[in-house]
Amino acid sequence: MAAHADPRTEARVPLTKTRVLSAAVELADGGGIDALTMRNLAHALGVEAMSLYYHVANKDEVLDGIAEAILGEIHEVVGTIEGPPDGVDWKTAMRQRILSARQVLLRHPWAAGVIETRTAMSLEAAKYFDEVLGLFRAGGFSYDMAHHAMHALGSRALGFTQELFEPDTADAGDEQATAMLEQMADKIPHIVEMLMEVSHDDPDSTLGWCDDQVEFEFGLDLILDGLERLRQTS
Amino acid sequence: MAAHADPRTEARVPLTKTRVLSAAVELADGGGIDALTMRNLAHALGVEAMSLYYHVANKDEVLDGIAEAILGEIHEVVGTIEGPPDGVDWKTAMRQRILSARQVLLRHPWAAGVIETRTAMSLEAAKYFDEVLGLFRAGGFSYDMAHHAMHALGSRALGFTQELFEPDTADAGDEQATAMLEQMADKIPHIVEMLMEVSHDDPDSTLGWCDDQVEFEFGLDLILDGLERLRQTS
DNA sequence: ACCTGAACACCGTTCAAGT
DNA sequence: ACCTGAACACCGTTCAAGT
Repeated sequence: MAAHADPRTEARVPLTKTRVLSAAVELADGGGIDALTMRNLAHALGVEAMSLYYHVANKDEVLDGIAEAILGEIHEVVGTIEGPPDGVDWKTAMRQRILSARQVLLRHPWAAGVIETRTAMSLEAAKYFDEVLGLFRAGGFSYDMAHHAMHALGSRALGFTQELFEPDTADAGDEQATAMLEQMADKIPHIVEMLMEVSHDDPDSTLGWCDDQVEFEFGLDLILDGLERLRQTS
Repeated sequence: MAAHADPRTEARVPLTKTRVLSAAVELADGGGIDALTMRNLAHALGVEAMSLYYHVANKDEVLDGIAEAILGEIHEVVGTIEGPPDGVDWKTAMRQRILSARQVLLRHPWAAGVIETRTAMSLEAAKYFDEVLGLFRAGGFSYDMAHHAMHALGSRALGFTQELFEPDTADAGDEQATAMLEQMADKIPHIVEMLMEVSHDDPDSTLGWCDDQVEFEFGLDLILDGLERLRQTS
């Protein structure tokens, strides 16, 4: 048995689709999604690129696979953490679930982008959304209402949002940045004034001061509160 | 002057960055973003691929450029349609603005995806968001609150949402689809029941019955109503 | 100043061939 | 059954050269 676990022989276990996919996830975790090429993936597995095609139809199947893997991870984490959803407090259960999913996605920064590009819903995704739907139902939503609710949440249901632009990380005290801002004041007056206000209130702050987690929760709560209100009046 | 407009001579006008970018937009409109390769783009302009690099640093600059072009189009459309935002009814003004932006993006289906991938905020984007910010301010929001509001809207501010999965277009009457659904009932019970309910209420409906526009407006209104409530109590 | 041909270093993928 | 070498049709991009 010790021999069986010998790393030298272990390195020779034949490829399987699962092994290919785990290696793909590892590769993306390590070097971003651009590092995930068929040739890199093969190299990481100590094999020639063409060997992959024996276990996987094409790269799209790899992407489907790693998306599903992450959704599976979410599913697992959420299943562990969550208490019984038989209580009527759907909102805190939902909140906890979504924030847990978010933690998983933060560990795999590439995953949100990949999940977005998959058009077909995988089984893992279906299972996740089924549970979300169940949570809404347990909270007293009709299927119709719950359906709208899922759309309203959109990718927030999985814990991520479209961050449209990376805020500049320029220091608010930075004179050059401040000067540039003042120069733009005629074209984007409100943004400039907003940033000036921030740097005035808190001179040590950064010009791009957005806290992703805070903003995510703000938006999430806004939606969940809105849904709760609709539920009560329906 | 007629000679100046002659199409034969017109076809010989030298390249400019603007011409390159318009051709790029046209190419993406016609064949999707995958059709936009440097070689295709050059061919559409009747030129060799390498000539492009005289007017444009690299492909990223092309992508930046066409994203900005669409944002400019949005900016233009929104500027025309909108009445003076000096009224206190920020909500309907915002709603109208965002739905107008959405119309532009629906005409350029590839644009949302490209805009997402641009990390730096272009001037056109800044101008658009500045006006959104101005609308919030006119409605009585503090900069801090307006900032949260923009994050809460996310990509909805520009009129699009992450559609995570394309719903199946299977007919609800389709026996095969229904049978498959029943088979899945143990794994995704709520989704199955929801779909069954839909097909029962409306036998002619499609299994993937989501109306994107309706769902977009539902989510948008949920957020805008929530923001209005916060404004009143702050 | 503006455009090009040849070439490089990459992709994903096919196919016939090896063990 | 599993893996590979050579090759194909694509990418974006560089660089020296043409007009």
